[in-house]
Amino acid sequence: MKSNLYEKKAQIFKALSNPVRLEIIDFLANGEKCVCEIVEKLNYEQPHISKSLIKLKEAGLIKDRKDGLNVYYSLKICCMGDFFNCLNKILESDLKS
Amino acid sequence: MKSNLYEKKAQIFKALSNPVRLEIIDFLANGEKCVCEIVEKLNYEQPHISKSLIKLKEAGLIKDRKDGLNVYYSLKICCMGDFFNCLNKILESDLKS
DNA sequence: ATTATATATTCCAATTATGGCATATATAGT
DNA sequence: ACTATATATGCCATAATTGGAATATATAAT
Repeated sequence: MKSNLYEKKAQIFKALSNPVRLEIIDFLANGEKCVCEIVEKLNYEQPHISKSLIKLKEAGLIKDRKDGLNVYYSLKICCMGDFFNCLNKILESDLKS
Repeated sequence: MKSNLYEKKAQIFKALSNPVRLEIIDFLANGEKCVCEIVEKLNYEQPHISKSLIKLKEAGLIKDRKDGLNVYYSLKICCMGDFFNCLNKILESDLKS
């Protein structure tokens, strides 16, 4: 169904449409991190970070791995680099115009 | 400011986080269209389309050009193709897993 | 078994998005 | 000037998102 595809795409963009979640993705670009590391790095309550991670995971952007008490999250997307390079181009061209 | 950059990026993603707006972008990929063409193509009220277009424009994703009574909108981003190819990869890998 | 620690879930108030409807504005033609 | 047409704006009810605070769950260590 075509409309479903647009819905699915919209969901991905929605997951990315929040500064905290974008910052998480940026941090995960350095490699797999556990929730506590992300909480420590960003300045938000742990429940908020947890919810953000779950939203990113539901969108298919990150994956998790449990190890003892810790849950490690990492990027699931190979092309995230291109993705964000494009975004930077948009932002640059926006500043010029 | 770093936080501002995340905010700005989030705004772009927010503009893309809606099926109607994604469908508009898809349609504009075929080239410049006036509002009336977009209204005709998609099945939404004209005011809603107008508001969607303005949101996309504010995010810096499309631009407009006035000609008589008509306003023509077109994609402002060169790398939209890569952008959406990446998205499709995400969706495919999501279906597999 | 008890305690400590990491993460997830629930609940909530405040804000923001959605999309329809009515209306306003702007331009073109007569 | 008047009318028609294209687009934008304002208003509104409903729904979704945000992020904090409290609490629950799960695992590890003693």
